[in-house]
Amino acid sequence: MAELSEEKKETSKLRKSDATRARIVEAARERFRKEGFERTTIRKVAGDAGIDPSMVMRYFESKRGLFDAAMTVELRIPDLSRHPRDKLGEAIITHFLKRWEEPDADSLQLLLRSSASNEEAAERLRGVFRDQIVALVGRLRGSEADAREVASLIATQTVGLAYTRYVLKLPPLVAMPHETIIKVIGATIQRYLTEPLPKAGGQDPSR
Amino acid sequence: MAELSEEKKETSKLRKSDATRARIVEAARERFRKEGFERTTIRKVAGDAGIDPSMVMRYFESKRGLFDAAMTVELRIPDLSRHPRDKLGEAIITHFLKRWEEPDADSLQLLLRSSASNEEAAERLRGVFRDQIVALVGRLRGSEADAREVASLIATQTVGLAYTRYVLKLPPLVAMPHETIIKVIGATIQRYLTEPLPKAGGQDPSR
DNA sequence: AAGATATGCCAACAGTTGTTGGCTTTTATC
DNA sequence: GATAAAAGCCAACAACTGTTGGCATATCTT
Repeated sequence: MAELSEEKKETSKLRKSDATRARIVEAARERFRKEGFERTTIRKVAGDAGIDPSMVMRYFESKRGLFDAAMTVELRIPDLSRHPRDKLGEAIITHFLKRWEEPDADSLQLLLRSSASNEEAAERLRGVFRDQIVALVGRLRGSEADAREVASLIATQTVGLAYTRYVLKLPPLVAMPHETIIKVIGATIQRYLTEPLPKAGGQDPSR
Repeated sequence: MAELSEEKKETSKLRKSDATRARIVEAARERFRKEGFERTTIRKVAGDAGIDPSMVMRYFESKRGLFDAAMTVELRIPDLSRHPRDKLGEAIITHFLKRWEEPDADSLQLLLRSSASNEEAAERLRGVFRDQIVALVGRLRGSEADAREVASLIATQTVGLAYTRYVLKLPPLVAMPHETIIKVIGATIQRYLTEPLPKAGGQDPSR
């Protein structure tokens, strides 16, 4: 007879419910992305996933818990340490376009859209900036000095491109070929990355 | 005895209710901006304006009608025809910062935030781009050629700055002095405005 | 096979929402 | 002052929401 084997709990077996759980998260991500937090209802998500609304509650505790589970973002920034230093801007925008047009860019859209009206989402997006973009800039410049400022300038340009092209869908931008975007905006990123920051604090700059 | 005078209808008298109407719109704008469309309730707006919820319905017909009335945006772009042509980028960003930090920048914030999850707001923002930014670029460049493309590139940078600094409130950007922003981002706008667009369509640019 | 545990559905509660109709009070018109 | 219209409030409806408890089935453990 086998004796008690409680230590096996840690080994993560593939539970049957994991599939359902994944189905719910996927359905939730799509709903949240397309319709926002408030207009997404647990009943609709449950319907999409083909199960009962009460199951969503059991798995994720609350609507907010489901939202948290749906928002997980990885920029998947590649290793750029061997790239020619004068082509980093283009490389970053190239990766950016690729990442945003992958089939699973849903989570990026979800986070960006939600951050406009949901403080929790905004905080998470600030976390992505802090942990992934600032870190990248520090690596590329080989120094922590001004990394936050330079990274935030790069963020204005990349977030702006994401918003206008993928959220707002401004027609001229949607139609603009990768080649043009990479050249023009790549040059901007390159400049932010390598040009020294003008130090503020001279005489009154206005007039 | 005075006879029937129906033709006076056209002269717009100052009705007493206009004040109330204005108070409602103002309250609605603030609520919509801070809490978004769904989380804003007619009862709360009416409470802020100090009247009964049913009055809101009588004045604006529906919640969507109230939302429409609250969203009205004027960029108030000044006349730049006499500015030195090599300082237009800085001038645009200078005006941009001033406009976004005015007390009545509420409507800008409202429109930008709402456009993330509300298709009607997004369409209105695209209208602002079409009617005000493209027009500005056409004027400054003295030609309609490429105006839409150039304007859309400028939009990526300005919308991005607005979003990261005023919506997302990325700390390094919030702390960044006007002087620095004007110099660094002004140079980008200047470049988009004056540099010729690279024409796409050469050999395959990837690899 | 028996028991326990996980997975599922059904039905309902309690609160909030946009919206409406009817009633009173103020204001304007004759 | 009488009359009509405008401006206001109150109370309620009907729909929808997140959430919960109870009960059935399936799956795993022993």
